Amino acid sequence: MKRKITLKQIAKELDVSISTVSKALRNSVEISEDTRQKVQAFAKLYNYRPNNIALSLKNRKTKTIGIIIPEIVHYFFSKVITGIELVANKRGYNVIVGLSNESFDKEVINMQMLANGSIDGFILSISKETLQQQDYHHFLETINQGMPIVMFDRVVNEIPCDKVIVDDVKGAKKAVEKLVSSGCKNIAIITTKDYVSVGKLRTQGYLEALEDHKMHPEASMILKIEDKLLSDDDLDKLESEIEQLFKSNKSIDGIFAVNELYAVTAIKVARTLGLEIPKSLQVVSFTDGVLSKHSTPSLTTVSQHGQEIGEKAADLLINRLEMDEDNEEEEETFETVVIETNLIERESTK
Amino acid sequence: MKRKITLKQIAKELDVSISTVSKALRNSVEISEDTRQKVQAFAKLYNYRPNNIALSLKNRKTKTIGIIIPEIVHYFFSKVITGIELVANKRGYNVIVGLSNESFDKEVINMQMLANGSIDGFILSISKETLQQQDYHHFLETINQGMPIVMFDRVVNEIPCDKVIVDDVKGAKKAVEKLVSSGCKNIAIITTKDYVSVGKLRTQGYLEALEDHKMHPEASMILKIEDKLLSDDDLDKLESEIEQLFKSNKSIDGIFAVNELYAVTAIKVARTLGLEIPKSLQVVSFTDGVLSKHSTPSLTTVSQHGQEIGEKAADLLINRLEMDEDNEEEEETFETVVIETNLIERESTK
DNA sequence: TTTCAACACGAAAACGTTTGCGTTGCCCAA
DNA sequence: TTGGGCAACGCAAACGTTTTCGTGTTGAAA
Repeated sequence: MKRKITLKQIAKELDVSISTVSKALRNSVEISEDTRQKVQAFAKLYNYRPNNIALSLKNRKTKTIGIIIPEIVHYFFSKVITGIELVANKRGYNVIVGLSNESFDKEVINMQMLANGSIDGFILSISKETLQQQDYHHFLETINQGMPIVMFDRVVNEIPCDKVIVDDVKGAKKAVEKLVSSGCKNIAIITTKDYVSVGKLRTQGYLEALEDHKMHPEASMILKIEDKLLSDDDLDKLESEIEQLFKSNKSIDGIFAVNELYAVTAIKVARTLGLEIPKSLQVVSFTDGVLSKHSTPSLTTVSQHGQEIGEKAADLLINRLEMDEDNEEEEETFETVVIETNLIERESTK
Repeated sequence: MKRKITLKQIAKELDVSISTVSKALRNSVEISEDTRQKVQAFAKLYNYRPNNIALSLKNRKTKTIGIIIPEIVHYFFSKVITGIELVANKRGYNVIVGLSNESFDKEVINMQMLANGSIDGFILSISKETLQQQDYHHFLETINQGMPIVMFDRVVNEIPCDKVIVDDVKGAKKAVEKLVSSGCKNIAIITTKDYVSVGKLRTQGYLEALEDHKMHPEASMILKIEDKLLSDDDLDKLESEIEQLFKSNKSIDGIFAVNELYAVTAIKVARTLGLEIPKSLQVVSFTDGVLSKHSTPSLTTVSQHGQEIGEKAADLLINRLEMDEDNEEEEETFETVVIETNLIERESTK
């Protein structure tokens, strides 16, 4: 077992100084053609690669970006990571991930673990607990220490950073309008409690769409789910709440669900109640994930383009990291990029 | 914007030496109670945290582990990551991920990016292309450089490292036996080409189970899919191949699919051909993912316990990392841990 | 023969830590 | 008065790089 070789060892073997080796490898003109050849050959033979940690220390930048997301077993988030990793790698960066598990404490801990030099900047989506507590000091502190953050999907305005979001309101309107134009007269929504920013916005889009069409939203048609992490118990609860929704509103002929799981669960429940999809009930969901594509019937959904969001977020972050080098102190101005959603029509609507 | 504070700055402010500060913070007895208090107060005030990179360089260990997986938008792999991250964090490690995208080149590049000091060890699952080419030099080289690897799920025997796998043969047998005991007489398998190690093993389990029950496997009942990354075109191809399978074997009453997607696609195709699930066709799949749980009918599946695999892999790796410290040169002996699968019965079987 | 540039290379600092050891200053015993 | 010992602290090396600034040697011009 040969340990990784260092400049020092090469220098010793070849009886030159460390600096000579370093320069030779970087093709400095200071070094004679002869020694350059010799050093490079030797380095190649022993498969020399500069130690990343040493470089990070010297350059005061690690070329890695930290991702903090609530969970990873989740189509949208993993798509985003794919996008981040794609452009990060292309631009010479690595990606280190931390999971908050929707917990405030884990979010804070994770950020502290990474903010001590391990990374150059963050890309993150806020945990539900943090959104609920509205405690954002950890974000503000890391920004204050000169470490840029890019937020995506679940964002809050009061934090000075770049953001990448989808237009949830508009996307929800598209969904509801599809239902309207397909003949639905009584459209219900299955959404989350309001502290989840995207849930709130999608609810808002639902309401706006209804009003645009002179349809009056009724409180009883709005089902707000308290969704923590989905355990099996929660699933049962979800089903019974949805069943309640159908039973107390017999006239429902359209459902807008803010995520796939709510949609397939609604379909499942509806079927046990004798409703046919899409004949007597049409369904549109948010997030074009694996369930939408492959369940039966396949779901008409609003696609969020998670990968694109990730790519954009990474580009924004890296741009800012590499801009800082040049003009350190131009006044900072932050960008909020909106990724367009689009409706993908499948079998759950007419 | 205040940059992160360092020992040097604290030392300067307090007019002591760097070493005094360092020792004071670590509660060394060399330092008087007085200065200790003073330094610690100051450090707390300015929220001092030791720079991770500097520590990594000094200690020659980074306390981060590298994960290389084929893709992340994948229930099983993301479950594994969850498990890894869980125990890694608990034991003070970070996790940095690279995606090979099932490509040999990206796998190699990614490993090189990380093997230069950024991490202490790898946890990985081999890409399909690598399995196909059977070129494992990059694994052997990093192991030779003293960097331990733990492989999971897709492994090859010839590499000296710890491994965490499920018993694919046994799991497949469980699946097929369930079909047999539920009355299936003609069981087909939808699997991958043989170079995918887990596909091959599951096929083997299928064959063994049939033989155990004196049922004679026919070549026409074995559909081996060439599965690259799933694009929409591939999905069409998959459907038509499955349709072909049904049409040329009218007697099929049971399907064992080596992954969820094959299973739901088979069900979809079967339905268009007028088959009822589970009445006239029963289906069992591998991987207990989101499709199995939430599609209709829900799928009877063999659960792989991805999170457990991840947890075990992380424990193995960290154990080895921290063992190395003590007894550097005991002869190395590697472990292969088998995580038990279990069959989860749902609606797609009787 | 002297001088000076070009050439080829080495020394050392710096990035931020930790730690073994040397160095003070002081007190007390001999 | 001397010396020993202890308490409290600083120096410097080390981790592996890169880079600035010397420094020595050569050859050629004056």
